[in-house]
Order: sequence, then structure tokens, then C-alpha cells
Amino acid sequence: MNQEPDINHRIWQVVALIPAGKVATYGDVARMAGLPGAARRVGAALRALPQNTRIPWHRVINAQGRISLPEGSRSQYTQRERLEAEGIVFSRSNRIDLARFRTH
DNA sequence: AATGTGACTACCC
DNA sequence: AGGGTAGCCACAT
Repeated sequence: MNQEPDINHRIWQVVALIPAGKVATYGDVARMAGLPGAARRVGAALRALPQNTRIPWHRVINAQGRISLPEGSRSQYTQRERLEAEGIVFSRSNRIDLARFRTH
């Protein structure tokens, strides 16, 4: 087989499949993209997205149900706002109940 | 080829 | 529950 086209594109394509009001973990996305174990690579792919992208990058969170962006950063605030706008609830400790909101 | 890096994870206290 | 740590993968230098 040839080399994979562009891994970023494959990852973005998977992220685009996450429905509004649901979330997926980095590990979930990696597995769905055919890259099991490459959760960190998913973060790199999202980081490479342009600001004006339509890809719903905000629906990707870590395995602890938390936002992985730096605390207090603008992007972290944006991600939380978008998730809450879709009906996702954050616990008192800033965590999302994966059993309830994770795509399955 | 070797080393460093990170929007990550699973484990183990 | 929360913090530390060793793997992890693909890339960049």
C-alpha cells in the first residue's frame, strides 16, 4: 500500500462525524481514524486547524472528560462556551460526564 | 540516527 | 479524588 494521504485530513474527517451535543476523546478519534494509540497525534492535528475552520474541534476532549487546552486561555473558553451551547454540562470540577455525552 | 516535544493515556500510589 | 510517571505515536531538529 501507498503511504497514507494526509493524516491530519483523516483525523479532521473523523472529528467532523461527531454530532452536536456529543463529545469524543482524543483516543476515540485516533482509533476511529485507524491510528489506535495515537491520541497525541490527534491533538497535533487539531492544533493545525485554521481559526476559521468548520470542523467541530471543540467536541474533542481528553479521557478524563476535561478540556485539554491551557487553563485560562481564550481557546479553552471558546471550547467550553461552544459545548455548553450544544447542551453539554460541566460538573463542578469542570468535567463532562462521558457516560452521558460520549459518542457510542 | 538520536533526541526532544505534546490539545494524550493507563497505572499506581 | 488528585498528582506523579512511564508508555505512546508521529513529527521536528
